[in-house]
Amino acid sequence: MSDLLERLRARGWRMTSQRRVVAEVLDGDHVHLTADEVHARAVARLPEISRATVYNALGELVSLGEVIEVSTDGRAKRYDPNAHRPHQHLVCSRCGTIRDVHPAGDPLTDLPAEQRFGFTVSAVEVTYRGLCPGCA
Amino acid sequence: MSDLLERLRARGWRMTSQRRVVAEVLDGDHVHLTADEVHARAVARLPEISRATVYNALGELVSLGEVIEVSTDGRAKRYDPNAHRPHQHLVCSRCGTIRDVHPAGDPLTDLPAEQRFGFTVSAVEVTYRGLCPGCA
DNA sequence: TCTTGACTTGGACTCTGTCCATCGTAGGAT
DNA sequence: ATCCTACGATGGACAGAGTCCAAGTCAAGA
Ligand SMILES: [Mn+2]
Ligand SMILES: [Mn+2]
Ligand SMILES: [Zn+2]
Ligand SMILES: [Zn+2]
Repeated sequence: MSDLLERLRARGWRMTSQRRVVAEVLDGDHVHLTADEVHARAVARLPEISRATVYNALGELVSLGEVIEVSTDGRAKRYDPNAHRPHQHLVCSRCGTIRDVHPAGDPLTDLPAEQRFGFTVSAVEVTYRGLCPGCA
Repeated sequence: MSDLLERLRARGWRMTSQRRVVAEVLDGDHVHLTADEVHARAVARLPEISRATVYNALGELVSLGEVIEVSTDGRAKRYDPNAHRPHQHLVCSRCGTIRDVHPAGDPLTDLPAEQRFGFTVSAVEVTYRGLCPGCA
């Protein structure tokens, strides 16, 4: 699913050079970059792009459902372009490496009705933590 | 499970008036307070306690395993004294209310071996999101 | 009571993110 | 191809959350 630019254009997203560069940086399925990392990579292609613009573009991509915000460490949020296939994250507690994982079954069904306290539950985020092969 | 002060003293935690107040604020099982909320409540009992001291004490309680850090919203971390019974969280997307929940089974077993990529997986955090009865 | 290492303090500092007035431009209209 | 203008970009100020540090204070063992 690498036609991010196409989809954005088709949805009437006004295409500026800045937005194009941000989308290109995120294109591909296995990155989980912070806003400042996105900015750094964007600057390599378009030196004048500002931090505010990167934040704006990321916020819009999230609103459009093309990118997911992930916060696994209580520090900077990470931006995940793998928004079209539901998945969870496996995080190394030492080096911070993040892997996409696909648990068996729907994690939502693990929460029995009597544990929902009248809530309308619509989403679930799961973060598995441990040590990666390199850090173990 | 309200003998937090006792356990801390038994473990040789040097007991200052500041630390006592922080522990007292957290004592009880159903709070999920931010550091600044803990500070505000602590100030009510000990007006001169500083923010830095609250952060220090909270960090130590976390290290001691007596309090859990929870970050459900990418903003301020919350401190949860319910550290002795594993549980997960159900969060209202509108008002931010947090409830402790106990899903069926061990969420760790949902992650098959072939999805662990050589990681030693030791913990899992699950956040269920939806609307609480008042916000629905 | 004395001593001392551990704890507390407030303010400066860092990191992450938001806001805003002003300037620039993408893309429809002509 | 050129013009218009509403929408987007910019950078710098600002805000929220948390960390760090040098100096002062105190809990608790001797
Ligand atoms: Mn991902
Ligand atoms: Mn809890
Ligand atoms: Zn690692
Ligand atoms: Zn609510």
